[in-house]
Amino acid sequence: MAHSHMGLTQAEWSVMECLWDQGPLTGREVTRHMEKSCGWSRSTTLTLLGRLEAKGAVAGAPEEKGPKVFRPLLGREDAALEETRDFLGRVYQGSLSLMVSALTKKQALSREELDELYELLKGLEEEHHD
Amino acid sequence: MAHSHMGLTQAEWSVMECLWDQGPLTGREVTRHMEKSCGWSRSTTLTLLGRLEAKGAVAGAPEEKGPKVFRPLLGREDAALEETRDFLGRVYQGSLSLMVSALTKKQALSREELDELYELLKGLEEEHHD
DNA sequence: AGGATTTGTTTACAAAAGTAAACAGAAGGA
DNA sequence: TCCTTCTGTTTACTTTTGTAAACAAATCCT
Repeated sequence: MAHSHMGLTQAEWSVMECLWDQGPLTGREVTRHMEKSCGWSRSTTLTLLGRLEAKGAVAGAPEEKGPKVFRPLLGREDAALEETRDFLGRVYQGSLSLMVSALTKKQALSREELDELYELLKGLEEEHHD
Repeated sequence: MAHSHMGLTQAEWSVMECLWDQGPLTGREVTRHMEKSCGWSRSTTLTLLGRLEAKGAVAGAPEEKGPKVFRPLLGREDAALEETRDFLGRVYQGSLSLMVSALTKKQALSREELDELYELLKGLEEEHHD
């Protein structure tokens, strides 16, 4: 895929977030959403959409008769993965287990969160040995 | 503790990293290290140290007879924790298991990494039910 | 058609971050 | 002591991010 490695800024994440879970939207719809959720002005939202378009993270194409519709080109998973790699590398020498053990050491995980994770892992282990 | 919530920038992380694992260092030593590892000029390093001092993330105190010595005030663990909260919130709605499942879905974790994590979790579960 | 509304693009500007030169004071050596 | 070398502080300049006003083109109502 072409759009590897385009770090999204926080503000850009918000916009992507919106596009990711509300599907393709017109500028006005994104604007309305951002206004609600972040108090942004129309201009701000449109600027961000522009920057994302420039990066190739979203595509804005006009429909036949009607305003431009924006849709994400970069998938949430890909974006998340990239961000995650970056984060793990910077903060935990790239090691997920190091991260988890640091969190538990700091009691920064609830019992539920831990159990959930445990179940998840257990599932994966089984799946592996079948 | 006093120094909650001071987001470190990437460049600042590099400097902290150096101080965290090389213990207290003089400006010159940090400079030399940064020069090696990142190609920074003396000025750059010193500027960063200054900013970190301003934030209260490091303390620079002159020894009796001799140059200033810088030591971290903010602990690596605290910094990591904060960064982690921020990251998880932004990218995975705050959910660690969501992160892990996303990673596995993308096969972004090696068998070893997974096993290691599983063992870790298993240990924690047992510890809990004793 | 003519004015009001909506849409899309350009331009602007402040704050944060990255990078470093300049300069001033302390220290060492000849 | 005078000059050179450090050390520490100020100042500066660029890019990136956040935020938005201005302006221009398209559209819609009456």
